[in-house]
Amino acid sequence: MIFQKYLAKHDLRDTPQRELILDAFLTLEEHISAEQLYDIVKRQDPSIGQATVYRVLKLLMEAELAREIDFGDGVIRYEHKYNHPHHDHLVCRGCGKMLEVVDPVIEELQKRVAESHGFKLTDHEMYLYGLCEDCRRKKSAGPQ
Amino acid sequence: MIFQKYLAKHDLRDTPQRELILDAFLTLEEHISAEQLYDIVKRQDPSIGQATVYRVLKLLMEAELAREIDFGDGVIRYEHKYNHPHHDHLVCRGCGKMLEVVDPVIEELQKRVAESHGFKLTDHEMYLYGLCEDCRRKKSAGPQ
DNA sequence: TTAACAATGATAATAATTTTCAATAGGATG
DNA sequence: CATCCTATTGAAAATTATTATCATTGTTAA
Ligand SMILES: [Mn+2]
Ligand SMILES: [Mn+2]
Ligand SMILES: [Zn+2]
Ligand SMILES: [Zn+2]
Repeated sequence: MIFQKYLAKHDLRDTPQRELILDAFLTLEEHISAEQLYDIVKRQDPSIGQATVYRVLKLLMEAELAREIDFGDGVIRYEHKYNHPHHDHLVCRGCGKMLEVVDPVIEELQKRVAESHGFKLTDHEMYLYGLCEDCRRKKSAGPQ
Repeated sequence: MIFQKYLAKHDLRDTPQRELILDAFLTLEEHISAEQLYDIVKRQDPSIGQATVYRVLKLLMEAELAREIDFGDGVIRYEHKYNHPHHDHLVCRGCGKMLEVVDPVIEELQKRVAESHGFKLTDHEMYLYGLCEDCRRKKSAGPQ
C-alpha cells in the first residue's frame, strides 16, 4: 500500500517486477544484500534482471520502506524501515552474531553532543563490536 | 621508531618506499584516502606504485599507527592512531565539515549496553550526522 | 491505432581495492 | 667479493559491488 502510494505520487508504474521484489523483501526479516535478494527473486522469476533489484531497492529507500546498513565489509545490506524504528547494532567479532539495540540515554546524549558544537543532529550510525558469551567461552577454552 | 620496531619484530624490511610513505602519512593531519596519499608520495618519488601505498597502509594499521575511517561513501580514509586516542565523528550533511568528538558517558553506556547482552565490548564506531550552523543559516535563507 | 515514453534486462562501465607475477634489491653466507 | 635466497616492488590484471547505457518491450492516453 505504501509502496503503491509512493509510485502513484511520483508517476511511476506499478509493475509485476516491482511487486515481486517488494514482496520478497517484506517476507524476509533479516538484513539482506541486493545480491541475496536477487537470488531469492530469481527463483520465482528467472527472467528478472539484477539491475531491477538494485533499482527497486533504491525506490524502497525513497518510499521509507527500507533502510541501508553498512557493516564496512563492502556490501550494503537493507532492513525494513516501516514499523521498525531506529536502532543500532551490536555485532560479535567472533561469529558475526548480530543484535539490534537501542539506548534512549545514548540517543539523547548524541543530540546534546551535536548541539554543543552548533550542529542539529539529523541521524547517526552506531556499531558496537565485541565478543559474545559463546565466543568468549570458546576462546578461553583455547585451541583444540 | 614504532614502525621500524614493528618491521623488525615481524622480519620485514625497512625499505625506502616504506619510509617515504610513512613520513608522508605522519606529516599530514587530516583523514586521508589511499589514493590521496599516493598522489602526495608520487610527487616525491614518481616511481612508486600505488599497490605499495595500499600495502604500507595495511602495515601501519597492524603497527597501530593508523586507523580506518569509513564514512560510507565508498572510500576508506585513514587517520593517525598513535598519540591520537579514540574519538567519534560529527559530520555536516550540508558541507561535509567534520569534527572529532568524544563523550565519556556515551562511551560508558556503550559498554553497558554490550554487557547487558552478554557481550564484552572491544570497539565501536559512531558517526553523528547533522547540519552545522552555517548550513542551517543558508538553508533558512532559502535559495537565491 | 499509434505516438510517446517509462521500465526492463543484458551488458558495459566504474571505481576502490586486491592479487598476480616477473623483475629487482639487499641482507646473509661462504 | 660472489652468490644465494627471498622479501619487496611496480605494472597490470582481477575482483567486487554498484551504476550507467541502450536497445527492446510494455503501458498509457490521445
Ligand atoms: Mn537492524
Ligand atoms: Mn578522526
Ligand atoms: Zn560470537
Ligand atoms: Zn555544514
